[in-house]
Amino acid sequence: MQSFTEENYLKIIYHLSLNTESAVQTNAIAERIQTKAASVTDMIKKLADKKLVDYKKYQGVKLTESGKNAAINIVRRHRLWEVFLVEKLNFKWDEVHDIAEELEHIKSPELIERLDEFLAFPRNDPHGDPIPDKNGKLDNTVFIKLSKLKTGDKGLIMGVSEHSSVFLQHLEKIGLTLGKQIRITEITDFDGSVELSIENKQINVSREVAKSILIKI
Amino acid sequence: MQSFTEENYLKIIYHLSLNTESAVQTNAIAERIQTKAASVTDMIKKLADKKLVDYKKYQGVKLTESGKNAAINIVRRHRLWEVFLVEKLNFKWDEVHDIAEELEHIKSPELIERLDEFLAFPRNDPHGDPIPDKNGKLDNTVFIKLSKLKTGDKGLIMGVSEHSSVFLQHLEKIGLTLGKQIRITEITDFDGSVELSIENKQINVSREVAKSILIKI
DNA sequence: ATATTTTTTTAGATTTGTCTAAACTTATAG
DNA sequence: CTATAAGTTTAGACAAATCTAAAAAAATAT
Ligand SMILES: [Mn+2]
Ligand SMILES: [Mn+2]
Ligand SMILES: [Mn+2]
Ligand SMILES: [Mn+2]
Repeated sequence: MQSFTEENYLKIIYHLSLNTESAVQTNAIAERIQTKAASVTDMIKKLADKKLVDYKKYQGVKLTESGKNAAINIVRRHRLWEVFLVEKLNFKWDEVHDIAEELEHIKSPELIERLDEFLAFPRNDPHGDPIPDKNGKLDNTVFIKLSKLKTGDKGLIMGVSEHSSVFLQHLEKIGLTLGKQIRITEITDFDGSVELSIENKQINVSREVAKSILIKI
Repeated sequence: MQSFTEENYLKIIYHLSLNTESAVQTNAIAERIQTKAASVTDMIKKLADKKLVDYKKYQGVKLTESGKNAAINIVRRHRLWEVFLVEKLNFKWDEVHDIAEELEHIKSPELIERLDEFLAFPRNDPHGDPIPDKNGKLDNTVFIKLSKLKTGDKGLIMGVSEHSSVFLQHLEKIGLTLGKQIRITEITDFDGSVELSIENKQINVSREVAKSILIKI
């Protein structure tokens, strides 16, 4: 069984691994986990001792099979708790992350299986991210960034790739929430901002924002 | 804000205070928290620095007003989570304590208020213990031990004062669960065991067990 | 190819919570 | 009242997770 802290490292390493084939760098972990590189090196050694990561000095880390399983399990717990908070306790999608950050460390397999059942086996969390099943299996459908669409394209909003409160509140405010249908009406040349129609309204989103919205065509 | 560990000490001290007017002893805390007296002394000093307990060397501790508030808050969280686990996730009353022991430390006042609402503001936990309200107010109705009743007395089972899994499973098995009506039919002289009728069945419980069952006449 | 910059690791210190062994205080028994 | 026992505290050590400062390795630029 891993400590709180070890679990946090495993999860961060897992998320950083998704963006790249190569090993995850010490500094990248340090930045994400809000700590110093020296501390990361210490923890990496510990995880390597426990065979949760493969580590060669100065070469970064990769999760082992068992490290990856552990990480996916934490992700599963995090996302299930987020669903609970939104669906059952009526939190908004921008309010749940920090609480789930704590709840994800509760150690009880039984608890998670029952929570999953209570929530009717949800496939996605409130931000559209897929929830790994009990065996760690993950729906790996990849969606397209809104910023990649062309004028005239239609699609459904399936998720967001940025989870900050300000960003999510902004989307809520302009009506860009999960499941809504959109159609691109224009893409401004000079700044790449996107004009789109959604529920018979015309709205404009910056390229910056468009990059973090995930669409299924 | 207190650490996990500090919270555990506060809660234990609170529970031990309930049985006595005088100060809580170091060894009593050590036994309950599964640690050594020396460790308790260290922690007591820390809690005293934070003005959560009053402490004079060799004289034991008492919670201050603010320590008591903190403790009651932890008890509130523990009992609300126990209700959640039993009512919503279908755990049995003997399975929830350890999980609630972890959940009680999640720090989010908003979470607890919403959980309370989601559960429809329960007054008692699955073991019959009262749940403090948001302001720390606690229903302090005291019930009578089954072992104090006389032949012919009738009453309702309102709670248990022992929470171990074996004990609760035993009660479940012989049908002595919360809310049931009982009537004492005989008290055996030599061992103090109690014979009672419940739902038209006659059962016999040892004096030991009878001491831990709480009754409203 | 060498110099400079960036990244990573080590060494040594700190904080939190724990422990053992020894010293000290309080309670109890004769 | 004194001796012994029981309970508590101190001193010193240790493991986990962190930090700063300095050293070492790798990447990059000229
Ligand atoms: Mn999240
Ligand atoms: Mn999420
Ligand atoms: Mn409990
Ligand atoms: Mn309880």
